[in-house]
Amino acid sequence: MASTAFPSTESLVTEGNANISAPSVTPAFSPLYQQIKGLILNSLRVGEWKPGETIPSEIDLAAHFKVSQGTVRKAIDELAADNLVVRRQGKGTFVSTHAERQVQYRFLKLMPDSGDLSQEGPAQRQIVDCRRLRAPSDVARALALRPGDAVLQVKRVLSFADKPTILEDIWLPGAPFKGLTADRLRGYEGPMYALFETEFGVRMVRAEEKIRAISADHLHCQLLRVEPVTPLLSVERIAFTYHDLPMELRRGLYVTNTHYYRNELS
Amino acid sequence: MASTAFPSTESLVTEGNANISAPSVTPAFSPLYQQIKGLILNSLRVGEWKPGETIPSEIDLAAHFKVSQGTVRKAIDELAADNLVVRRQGKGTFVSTHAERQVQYRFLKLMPDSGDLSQEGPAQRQIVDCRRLRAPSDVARALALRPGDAVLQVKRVLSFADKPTILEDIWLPGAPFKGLTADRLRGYEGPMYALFETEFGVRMVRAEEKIRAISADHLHCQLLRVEPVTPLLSVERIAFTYHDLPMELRRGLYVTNTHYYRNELS
DNA sequence: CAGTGGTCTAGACCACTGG
DNA sequence: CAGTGGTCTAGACCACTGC
Repeated sequence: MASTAFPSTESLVTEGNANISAPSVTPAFSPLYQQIKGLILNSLRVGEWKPGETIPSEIDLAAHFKVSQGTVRKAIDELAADNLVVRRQGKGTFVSTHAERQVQYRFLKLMPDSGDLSQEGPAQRQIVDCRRLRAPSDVARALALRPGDAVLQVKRVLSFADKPTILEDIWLPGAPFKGLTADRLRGYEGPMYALFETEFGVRMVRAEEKIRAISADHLHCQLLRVEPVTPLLSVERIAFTYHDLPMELRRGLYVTNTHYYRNELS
Repeated sequence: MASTAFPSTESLVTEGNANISAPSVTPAFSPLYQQIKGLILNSLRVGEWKPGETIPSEIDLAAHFKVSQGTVRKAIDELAADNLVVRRQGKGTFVSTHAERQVQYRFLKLMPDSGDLSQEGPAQRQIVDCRRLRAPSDVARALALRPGDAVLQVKRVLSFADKPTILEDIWLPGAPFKGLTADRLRGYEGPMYALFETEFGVRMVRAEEKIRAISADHLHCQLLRVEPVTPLLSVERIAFTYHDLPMELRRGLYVTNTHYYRNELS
């Protein structure tokens, strides 16, 4: 019995849009492969398969859902397009993770002018501050909390080749990140998002950034060791887990003398 | 005979990787649908079908290439994912264009703080300068020209609600844009990239942007009506046509008091 | 070698568009 | 209604991985 690690089938609407005298608006027709995708997504959210692990093979999933392999293939194709899952021919389909060398800095678009990939060696990290407090109203709004709810604030500086380059002010909801401390952060090798995955079961899946140019104030100058009124790139990120739940507000300030924010349009 | 508007079949390698005692490196196996994609891409580049027009139906293409519908479907799926083509159920598959209301500002990521889509009404455009000259070395490098080759330089200011917000310095290769003048630009309603398509047969397909924060100098202050040393977002874009040919270097300066550059990560 | 994802086919049927 | 893209199936075979 392949009863382990399989999502419950729930209700698959197999019949094509069985609208007997269509009742009202929005027939809400959803193709089979979308429903399958939804079910797999649920399993991912619930943590049925952990980041880095393989999910069942297409054939197994097809058998379990009682659909053809082509249909689950299309479902998985979309999950792969969303970067929720990674396909590897001959090996299987893996829950994607921030903990791999390849995609270390998946969400960091800052590049050195020299153009080298994956930065000039790993960044040096310095935790400036890490404290629990009550959410200011703007933070609460961004994280879909009530003002006054417990949040965690982390301030840190990232340096490349001993040059302070990024100053980050990170806000996390208190509940999911209970037990996160400065020491915990300092003791962990690798990307912060990887720690979130392994230690707190929180997967960052998607993010939105709002970018502006601002002038460095006194505090920024100290921490980033730049002259007063140096223009800085202000990058405000909201990162989401599954289900579009906001799980992080990150306000970053980038020094862009020797680095730039890279973006691709299509 | 469906001989019009069909790409020549050229050589389709149907046999699966017929490597008799593999000769050297890189078998260069390429699936059928990739080859089909390449052929359709050629037709697009050559202009066999113009932006906004439909391409032949999947069935017709399948018949012409002597493959199954599913195979051309997969080819077209990728073209659609690359935004080179747009599928519309029941109508057909269309060569994508910058001239449609929906995607007017496909490459402009600046959003008003108010969050409203498609900006607060259309932008007011003011051509500050438009001249032909010989390519400086940095421009030549970006456009894959030789230094001294003819280029066109356009300077313009975009305003939203009468507030100057974007200052752009646009460099175009002289040859493909022969006949482009300030008056031509001023007389055209709609996005500049739409004009490029209809008047010069140049389709911008993809772009890369490098973003930094800089301080406004005197000229910037005049044109954008901001105080000296106001921090500005510097956006250097290289836009490509088919075949990854660079066709535009655009240096933009954005005022980010009431607007922000929006990006999505996944 | 068995097991995985990847390609290709042929055919049936559905949903949407427009005349 | 005919024609388009969209879904789903079943089956064959290929390419890659690891034992």
